[in-house]
Amino acid sequence: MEEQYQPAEIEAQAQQAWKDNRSFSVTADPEREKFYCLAMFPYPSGKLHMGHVRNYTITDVITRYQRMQGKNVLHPMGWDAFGLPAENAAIQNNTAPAKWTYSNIEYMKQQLKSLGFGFDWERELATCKPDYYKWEQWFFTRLYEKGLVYKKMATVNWDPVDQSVLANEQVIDGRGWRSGALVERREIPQWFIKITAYANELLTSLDQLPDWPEQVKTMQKNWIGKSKGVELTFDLTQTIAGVDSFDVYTTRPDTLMGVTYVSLAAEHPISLELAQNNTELTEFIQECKNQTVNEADMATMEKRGIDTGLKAIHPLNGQEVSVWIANYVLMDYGSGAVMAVPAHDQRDYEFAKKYNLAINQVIEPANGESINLEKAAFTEKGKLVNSGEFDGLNFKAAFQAIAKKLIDAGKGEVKTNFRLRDWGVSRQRYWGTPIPMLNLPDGGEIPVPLDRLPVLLPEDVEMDGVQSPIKSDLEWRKTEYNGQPAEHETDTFDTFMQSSWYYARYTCSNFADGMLDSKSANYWLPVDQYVGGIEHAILHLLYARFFHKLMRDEGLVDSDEPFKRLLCQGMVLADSFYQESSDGSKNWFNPADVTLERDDRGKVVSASHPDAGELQMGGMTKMSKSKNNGIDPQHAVNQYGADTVRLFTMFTAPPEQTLEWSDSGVEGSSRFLRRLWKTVHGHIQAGTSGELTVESLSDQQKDLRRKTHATIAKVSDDFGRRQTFNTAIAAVMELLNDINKLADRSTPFTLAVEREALEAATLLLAPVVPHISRGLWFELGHSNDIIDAQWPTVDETALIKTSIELVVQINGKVRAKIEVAANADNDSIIEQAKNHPGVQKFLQDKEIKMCKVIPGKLVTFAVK
RNA sequence: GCGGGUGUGGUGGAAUCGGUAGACACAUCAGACUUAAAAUCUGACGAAGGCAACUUCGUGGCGGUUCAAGUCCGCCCACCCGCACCA
Repeated sequence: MEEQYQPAEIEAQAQQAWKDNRSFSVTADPEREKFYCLAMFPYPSGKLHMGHVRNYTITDVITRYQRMQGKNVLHPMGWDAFGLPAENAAIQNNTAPAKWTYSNIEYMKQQLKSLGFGFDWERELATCKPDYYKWEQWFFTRLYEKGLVYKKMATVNWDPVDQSVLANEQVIDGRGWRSGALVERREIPQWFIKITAYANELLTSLDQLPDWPEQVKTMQKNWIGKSKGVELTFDLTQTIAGVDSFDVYTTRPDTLMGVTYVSLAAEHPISLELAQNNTELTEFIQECKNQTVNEADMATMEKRGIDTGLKAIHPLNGQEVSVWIANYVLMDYGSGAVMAVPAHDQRDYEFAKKYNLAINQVIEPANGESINLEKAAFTEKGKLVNSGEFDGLNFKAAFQAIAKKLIDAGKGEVKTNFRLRDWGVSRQRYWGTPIPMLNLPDGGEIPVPLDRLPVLLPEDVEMDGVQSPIKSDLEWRKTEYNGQPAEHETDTFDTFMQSSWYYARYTCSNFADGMLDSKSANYWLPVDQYVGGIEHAILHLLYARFFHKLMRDEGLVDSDEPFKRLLCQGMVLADSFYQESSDGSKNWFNPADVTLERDDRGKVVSASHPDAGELQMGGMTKMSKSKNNGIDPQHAVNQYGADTVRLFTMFTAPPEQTLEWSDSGVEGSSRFLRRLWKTVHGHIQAGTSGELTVESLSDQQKDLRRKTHATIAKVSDDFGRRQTFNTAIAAVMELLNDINKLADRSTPFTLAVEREALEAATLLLAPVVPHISRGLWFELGHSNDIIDAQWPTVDETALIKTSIELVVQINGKVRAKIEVAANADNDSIIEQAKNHPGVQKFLQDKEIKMCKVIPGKLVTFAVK
């Protein structure tokens, strides 16, 4: 055995062996228990970043752990290859998006291999390949035939200079990122998928997911936003746009008697009609229509409105209320009109204060407390007042009574509403899946039949930065249908479409006869463990759940949900450093080039750069180009080896929290692996181990055996149930510390105890640091690769203790520690505690009010 | 604004079901080895007081429940993530 740990050599050997043996290629085998472990696939942006390394290390650890449990484990990898960055890079580098994407894939694939991840590369897929998107196109045509997709006008960001549609990300402070022109809103026809038809199931089946983080389920619930309310009708005192009434939806019908005005959305038909002969209204509506489409900005912007002069009749008390148009009313939610109760809704309250509208209290706190409507609205539920016949009712009774009265009068109905909107999937961009529809000269459209799929996206194109090449190429769209001329749709799909079903395609990546090979799909699905960033908690995960249900209803899969267990990993952060220029702009320096100064306590006090001198510290922030604090994983792998990088990312923080990169932390991980290597080397040098006979162990040897088996138990639980890899690794570190402290190498018999401990440590670490573990496993005399070794089992008898330590608490404070026999009864334990001098001191002249033994933990006294 | 989360030594973090706060590391300091440095090994390491034994305080802030609170409850503060065309 080499005396020194040589990561480069060991890692190259291991990776070559896994490749040669196709170690991670798997096939469906109904005889064996399967485990499908999946990481969110990467966008091929150019090179791996630390977030990828963290993500795939987590799935690789789980994959290897489950494999050592004897399961048939699928761990695939592929590329989310369509998207905006390829177009931007293509313009910048004067290349085609396809070429740029494929070369990124090649490079990143090599990087993934150098980290030793056990992927089944034979199932690799890229979403930009026709054999993938063909089936996405087919599936869309199926949804069309089932009535689950439709076309409607929808708003986009329009850059009037570049004459192109912009993504929200490309709008900066209301201007196009390239042209700098003020962005306009524009209505264009777009395709939608009816996710709202599945809203209720998407909500209720969250209950089938006990192994999803509670926070993600809560976020999805709130996003779907089911509410029970009343839709009611306000009659107008005049007819306008051919109508003499409009509907509003409210979840608080109990406040109905407090309505003092109503508001319409700018796009409401009544608003549009009024605008035709009122310039003031037209201008206001135009302003509203040009404001942001982004919900966060919408919520924080100044609330404004304009009185239309129209009057509506309150459906219960018959009074006239004024009709306003307000910039915060959404046409897409409910009916595009809201009733306003300033006394009991904060937004209405602020609006009413601003425009001097009446604020009428109709709810008072149920507990009789007084409220101050001069300061803020009272938005909690309570008891009705000033509401005539409904006075004194609570929320529930008032809801029922008022709803009944409206229903009886033919003025309303109880209705369930969802916040969730249908999914707009049209994008006016090139690098995406062409939408498989044919536009007919008469204005209608029909889906492209299966035998003409895929609708191919041309890859050899030039990007001019403005128009999509398939939009500017008038020839591309030309086709025919039944001998009549027709045109291909030139919009492409939202890239979320591809990421909504890739997990299922991995089960049969090369299947040519359909979207999915149901036999494979139903063997492997659902995914047993899915891992990815928390930023996907809502959109991607909701769309994928939706797609799974669509595929189920198409008969392609049996299950209801795609991902059984979910882990959302945290971001990777690094220190950031900058110098401020005279114009106030910041010049950022990469942490790899920065030297730190510390004070006596080790606290960092200053930072400097060899050329630039003293730097300002920008703190720990997300690794990003803008702050130049990205750490190149490849550099770290080259310097320390893949195992060290993997160990560091798993040890330094629990997977769900942010991970702070630290060079000295990486050094520490490397040091641990060297110590492990050295210990095994020393053990082997000491000679051949004998047979382990439990009966003749010394106390010290028993302690080491107990530690070995306690560690096996702890690590198994941390990997399998808790998924706290950091504490698992800490436990093995403790074991190695104990080995170095307690092991006795004097006889073959005592060597056997050390060997058991070292083999356990090697096996327990194998999922995290597979290369060094493989090397050590062979050195310890095994002939099979450790990837197929069996996970160690706990010898319960090794855990038994004859005496245990208990803590003695008095009034909650620790006052002593006592050693008691493991089988001692409570009375004798209390007696022993009372006799302890450190305890007596605190019991003297005191009355014992309570005394209790918490088995295995402590004895507690309450005294006065 | 709305929804979700996080906050513990100089630092990353541990404490799994209300029961010993600070495991395991990093940094720092001291010692050993060395001509020297690196590497390695050993030890100290929350704060205050004390020669010491030990005592008091201490988990973002304020209050509460309990024999006992980092953990439960209420209010508040700071930071992070998402908000439907970034992926």
